[in-house]
Amino acid sequence: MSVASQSVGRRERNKRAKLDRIVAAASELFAEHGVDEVTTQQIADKADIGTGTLFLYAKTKGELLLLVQNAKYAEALEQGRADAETVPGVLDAVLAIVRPIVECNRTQIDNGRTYLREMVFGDPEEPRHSAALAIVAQTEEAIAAALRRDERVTEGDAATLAHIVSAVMFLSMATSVNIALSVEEVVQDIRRQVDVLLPR
Amino acid sequence: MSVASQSVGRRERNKRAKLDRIVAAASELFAEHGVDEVTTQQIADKADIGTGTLFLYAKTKGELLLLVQNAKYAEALEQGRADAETVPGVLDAVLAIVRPIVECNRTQIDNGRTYLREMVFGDPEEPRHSAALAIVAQTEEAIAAALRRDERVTEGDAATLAHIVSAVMFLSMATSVNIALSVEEVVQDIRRQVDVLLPR
DNA sequence: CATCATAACTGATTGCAGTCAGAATCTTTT
DNA sequence: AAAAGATTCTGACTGCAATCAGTTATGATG
Repeated sequence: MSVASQSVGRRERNKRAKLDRIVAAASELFAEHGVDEVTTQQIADKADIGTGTLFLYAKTKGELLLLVQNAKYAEALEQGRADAETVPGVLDAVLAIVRPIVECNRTQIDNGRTYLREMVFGDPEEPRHSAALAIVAQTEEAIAAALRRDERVTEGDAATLAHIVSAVMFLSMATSVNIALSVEEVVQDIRRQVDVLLPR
Repeated sequence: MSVASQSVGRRERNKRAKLDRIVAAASELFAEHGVDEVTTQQIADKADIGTGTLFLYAKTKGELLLLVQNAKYAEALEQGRADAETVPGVLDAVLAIVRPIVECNRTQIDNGRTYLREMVFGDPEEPRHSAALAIVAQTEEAIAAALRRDERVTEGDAATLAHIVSAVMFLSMATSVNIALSVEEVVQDIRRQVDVLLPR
């Protein structure tokens, strides 16, 4: 292999290019039509690959959604982490982390809810699923950090409380009861609950 | 119509009989093989009805599971409500309500998790879905009642706290991370969280 | 009882996610 | 540079949930 041309073989480069096309195709189609209205066939066609090839890159359609959304959620988390720094109160800091995630999740409500569904009920063996759970873990870590500002919250309780906040977030975003709620209303719903949770 | 024979027409009786056969068939097959391993065709065959007929009684396979499981969950709740009466401490009373539900849910873990999935992500228009949510509401009411024994818990907070406990329960039972956990371990996981939740 | 109207039933069919046996492409070896 | 070996690709195919146009059973009416 020529050192001048490329350090990785054609195979690797082809795979990479295909994955990029798949992500781009799925991303666009999901965003425009919603995950339920898009067929895997359409994605394969748009990415210019065979039907079967798609499933070499994502074992299920759900995995494909995780693949597309994980990056966006990670970004929302980063935003929230930054926002939380600039906010004084504990409750407000927690909500500063929560808000961008809710916003991201509700950009397209069907996709957002399906993403949450895959997260909890998807195949834990799959790498994109683990990646999603890793983001959740990071989110809880960020929330725990915010909670520790309150000196009444002990070291150990912070992690548990953060996990509870995470559960509350999940259900407020996921439940069909809240389908009609706006981003702000979902955030308020979460705020109301976190408020009761915090030491008084 | 002869008053002596029956107060409801043959139609109603036939429908009732069919629904009974469907529930019996689905119940047995789900319990034995798990919801994912059973086809709607098998259920229709066992209930001795046409393929299409099944979907007149339950719009989706998920609805069929709700139909079968709702009754069992209502029973578990009743059990827990009774148990909670006989237990002194607040935390223990809450867990007395939680335990039978977890037991019921884990009788067949795949079915239990799928049931939870349908509950949160299923079609809210469907009657069996509403029925499931009604049981959840009753569960939260029972938990709220237990929480109110603690005089530090205000009237309004009780309902919110109960809702949070419900969210914690849901995720502990549903998440793939906890798949390998026994009933007792799931209950302990919930206990640990509720403990942090209660006023200290 | 015969006729009509309506509700309930049915299985052949559809649409889609996901599979798999063989073809194509890339890499290594001689 | 040819052959052998390994990996990746592909679209025809499978299996299943769900549908729907046509059929049958029930109840109402004269």
